[in-house]
Amino acid sequence: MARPKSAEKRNAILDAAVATFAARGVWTTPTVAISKAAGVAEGTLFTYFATKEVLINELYLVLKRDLAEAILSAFPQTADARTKVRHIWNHYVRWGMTYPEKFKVMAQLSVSDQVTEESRAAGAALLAELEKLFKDCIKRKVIRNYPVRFIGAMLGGLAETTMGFIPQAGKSRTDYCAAGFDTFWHGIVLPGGTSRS
Amino acid sequence: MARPKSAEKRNAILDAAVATFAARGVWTTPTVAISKAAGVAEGTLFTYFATKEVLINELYLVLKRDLAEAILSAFPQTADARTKVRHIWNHYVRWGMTYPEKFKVMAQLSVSDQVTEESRAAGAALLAELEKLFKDCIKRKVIRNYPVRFIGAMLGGLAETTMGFIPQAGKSRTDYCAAGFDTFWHGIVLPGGTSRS
Amino acid sequence: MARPKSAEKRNAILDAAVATFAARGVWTTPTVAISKAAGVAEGTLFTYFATKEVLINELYLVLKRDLAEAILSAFPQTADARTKVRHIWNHYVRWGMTYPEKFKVMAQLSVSDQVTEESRAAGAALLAELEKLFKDCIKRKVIRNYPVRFIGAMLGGLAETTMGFIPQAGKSRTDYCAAGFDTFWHGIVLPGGTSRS
Amino acid sequence: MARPKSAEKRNAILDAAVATFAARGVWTTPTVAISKAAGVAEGTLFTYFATKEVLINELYLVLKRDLAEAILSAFPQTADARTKVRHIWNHYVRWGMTYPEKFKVMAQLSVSDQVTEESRAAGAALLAELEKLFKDCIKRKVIRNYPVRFIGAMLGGLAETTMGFIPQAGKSRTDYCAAGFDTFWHGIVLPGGTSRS
DNA sequence: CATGAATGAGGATTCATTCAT
DNA sequence: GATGAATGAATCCTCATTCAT
Repeated sequence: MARPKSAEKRNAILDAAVATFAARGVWTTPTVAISKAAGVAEGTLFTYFATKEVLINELYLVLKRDLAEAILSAFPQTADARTKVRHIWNHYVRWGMTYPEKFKVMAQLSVSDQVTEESRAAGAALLAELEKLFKDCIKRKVIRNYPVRFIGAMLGGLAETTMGFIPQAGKSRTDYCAAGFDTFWHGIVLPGGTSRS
Repeated sequence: MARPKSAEKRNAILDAAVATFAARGVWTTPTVAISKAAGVAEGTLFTYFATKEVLINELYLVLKRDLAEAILSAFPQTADARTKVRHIWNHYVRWGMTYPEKFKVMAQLSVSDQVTEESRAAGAALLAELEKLFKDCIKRKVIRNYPVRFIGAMLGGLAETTMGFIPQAGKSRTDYCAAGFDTFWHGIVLPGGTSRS
Repeated sequence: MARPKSAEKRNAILDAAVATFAARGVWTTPTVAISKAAGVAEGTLFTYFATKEVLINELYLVLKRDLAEAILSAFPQTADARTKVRHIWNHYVRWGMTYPEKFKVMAQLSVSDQVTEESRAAGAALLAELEKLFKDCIKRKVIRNYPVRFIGAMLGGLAETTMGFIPQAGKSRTDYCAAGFDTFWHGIVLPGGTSRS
Repeated sequence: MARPKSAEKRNAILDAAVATFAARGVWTTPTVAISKAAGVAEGTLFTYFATKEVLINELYLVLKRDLAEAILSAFPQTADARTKVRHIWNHYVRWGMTYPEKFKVMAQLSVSDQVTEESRAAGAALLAELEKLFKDCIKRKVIRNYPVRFIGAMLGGLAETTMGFIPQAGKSRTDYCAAGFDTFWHGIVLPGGTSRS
């Protein structure tokens, strides 16, 4: 089968896309900048991704998958609810801080019209585990009874806000990660529930 | 000759920019689409805004100003803290629902590299009033002692998440506006404060 | 109305298209070669012709019109049938010999898939006069009763064949123009008709 | 190693070239479309034909050979002149109607700059037999004394015009094949010759 | 020899901006 | 100042050809 398409090269392109998109903005980065950063020829990019739009959608999913993995890995299945949610939160924030470029690109892609509904749905599906967690919490009256997708979105929104502040944390000595989580947790927890603050 | 004659034309361009940016995406909209939508000639746009980047930054500020006005108008100066914050929240969400195009464009501009730090700072300044409110709440031990800018950002993040859900509210019968606010308020309020839930 | 679109520039582009198409082939000529030859900027070509395909179709019509004019100008309305047909023939051949580039380009466009049926129909309409002539000849029993469009096409085909030989005429001393016409005329004339050979 | 192994594969490529060229136009068909249609790999095409240009020239010759074979097969060596010419004519037209794709491709190749003089000369040589026939006719005063190559070209031109009309024959009930031949024959025959109309 | 991934020059078209009218 | 034609760099993508497997 001649030279098989190399996953390595495909990843190089995706990685390069993250780097260049973060540096120059998703919409102002030409495909040639990506291929150059990936160390492949201009045309090679198109043997792996038919169009720039396809690349963008695939990248969106790759990032979502990366994030989902980060959040759900080492998940403390047996811990109490608050610990579980805190685990999610911590890994979310840590992911954003560890990969600020991925985080920045995700933010741009999230509001982009180029990311199709299909891609968004596929991305959301990756966080089904998270929604299961909230569903369970609701059933056990630990947190308020809101649609789990809404709760997940609020967690995401707050976490992203939080990540935006952490780089400047030095100035104010605030532990933004903890503050953000507390806000979220107090926001959704039911008074008299099993969890401590 | 800082400002050319027709403020009317200038506004037409800004309005057209909102409409076309919302419809086609900020980065995929050519200037000619804006000028056409505004009913002016291609070149005219550039007598009001030296470059596309200038237009984008001005638009960002115009939207921020619009939002600030919406939030702070009819502000209940004498009400209790919770009522005041709720007023902010309600008007924020209402603004987003009333002008979904403005909201969408704001979301894209917020993550854009084209919007300068200067513009962002100027935009933030418009919400100084809001920060004053939170500062006062903190002093009076109504809410937790977090940096006021962080609190404001969390409000913004949650409100935006909320707005994203309202259009689908029909399905779940959830009052997302109330749910979002409650989450925020419980998140920041100090137990034993003056405010009721 | 600012700078109005100049017919002069439009013609320069069409002329340049003929020259470059003839020199390099219709399909192997990049648009930039045309614009350069026309002395206009790359983009200017596209303000006059939306796409290369449009340019090609317009060029086809311009050439057809040019040919029709050449053929029908100074048409001897009162002459006998043979003289009239000979006039057509002579001017057809002369056109091809005077503008070998136009002739060559026409030949390529005629077999091209890019020239739409619409363009072809419009081109054919220009030669309606010619068909009227043949119709009249038929009615007056001067020539054989074939569909006039077929007769016209045969004239065209033979004339083109003839033009292809004229450049080499020096070698054989043959008067190809006369030989071609005689072949055509003997081919269609009815024996015993009014016309001499 | 002038010729690679599989003549079968070589033919598959040539056949595929005819089909795709006819469908999409010689100049707008990429080589990959041909190889795909031929059921071979992209690169394989280039082991049989060094470049696209070579393929085109070889194809030109193959088609000419095919046509020559069609015309000259079953040639009535002992018949009278008119019958012989009619045989040529009939088989020419029949070939074009039987293989419209080949016909269409030939038409495009004939006006192409990519087909070299060498190829054209080689193609013309295949019709030497035809020219011998005309030479003989001239010697025997059956037809007019024009250069035989010119006569052959006129036959070709008229036959091609004729083929263009046959598909629409239904409408006019004209027997274009006969009409075309008659025009040609009357065009070249000498009055008082041995042949009947 | 067959395969199809890799290459990168080239091509049609777009678009922010300038400038003649 | 308003207009919109003119500009040409920049962009996405194609495609003939090469070459590793």
